[in-house]
Amino acid sequence: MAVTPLRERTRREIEQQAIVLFSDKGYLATSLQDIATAAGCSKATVLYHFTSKAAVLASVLEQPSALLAALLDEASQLPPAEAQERTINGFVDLGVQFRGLLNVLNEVIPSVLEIPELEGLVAAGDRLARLLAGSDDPEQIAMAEFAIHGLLGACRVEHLQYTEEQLRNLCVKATRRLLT
Amino acid sequence: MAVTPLRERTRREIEQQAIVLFSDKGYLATSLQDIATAAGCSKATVLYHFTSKAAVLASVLEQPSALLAALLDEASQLPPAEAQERTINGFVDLGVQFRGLLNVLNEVIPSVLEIPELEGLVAAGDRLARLLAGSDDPEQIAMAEFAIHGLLGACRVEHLQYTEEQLRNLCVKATRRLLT
DNA sequence: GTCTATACGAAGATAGAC
DNA sequence: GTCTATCTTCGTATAGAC
Repeated sequence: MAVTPLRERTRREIEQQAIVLFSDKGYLATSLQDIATAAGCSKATVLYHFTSKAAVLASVLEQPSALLAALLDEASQLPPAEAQERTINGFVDLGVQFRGLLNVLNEVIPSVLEIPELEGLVAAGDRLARLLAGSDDPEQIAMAEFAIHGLLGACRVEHLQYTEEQLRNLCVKATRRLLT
Repeated sequence: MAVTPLRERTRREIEQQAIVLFSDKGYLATSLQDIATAAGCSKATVLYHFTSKAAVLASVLEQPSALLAALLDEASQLPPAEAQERTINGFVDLGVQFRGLLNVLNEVIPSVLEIPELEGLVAAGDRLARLLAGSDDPEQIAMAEFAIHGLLGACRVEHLQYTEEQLRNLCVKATRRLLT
């Protein structure tokens, strides 16, 4: 148990290489052959460990998804005002931390409904908007969604010209302006 | 001249069907075969009129691109304060009018640098951010970019639940909050 | 000039040998 | 568990009918 079983080694290597390639070239521009070559195995081996290319993506997004879900669960149990505060800071932190993968997220959103493995993320997006909004006012929720898209776009495009700290401050400031 | 030449009929039909398909399923999920079938011709005919799939996209985006460029040219010649005002309203109008295609734009952005036909749009994005910002302050420009991404996302995701008027008001309000 | 027919390489995915 | 071989469909290219 202390030692990684052999059966998991290849799978992990595939996932790690996929993270690098997806962050670098994007999901669609990365082929199964690219992943296989980087991981030192064949295309068929990738599809043995993951049932499809979308399944590789889902696996790559598993950790950030879980962290987002945990944040939402935690914030849900706070009083409304604190919940909004916690959600803003936590979401910006997640966005900055996983900015390489946000690139991928944005890329895939248009067809996200056709990737069953990513349904959980869609649902999380709805919960996130409601918590950010801090109320059930439709306009406030729309502002929250505007903020989410702004953040995804900002982290994607500018992840090279700003430090993590600058990006975090910018996103928090913009989100507050939208939700006040 | 009053009558549409035959040579243009097929081309127009292809473009119209491409707009519908791109708006509905997205660019990447639409194949040349889909376009050809919808237009009532063969794949090769599509590629006779347009040199590649990317060229079809470029043609589809030609009108909104031209309108955006015209808006930026017009706003550039106004004094700073009016320029910002004009750019906000004009850009929101364009976003709402072509919201079906914004879907496509978002989808293609990650790899936009690899589609030569779309270089003009990238440059326009930079000009747009500077005009929206109304100054050369980097933070203000970052806010403008945040607003652009928010708008693209909002128009894309919510283009079914809101009327054009509601969407326009929402986007103007959000953009003002970010840029004030 | 306008189109159909056909072919090529690469993609995601599956079947079966080892 | 990993491979090779194979299937289908994609985007693209070209030859040639009308």
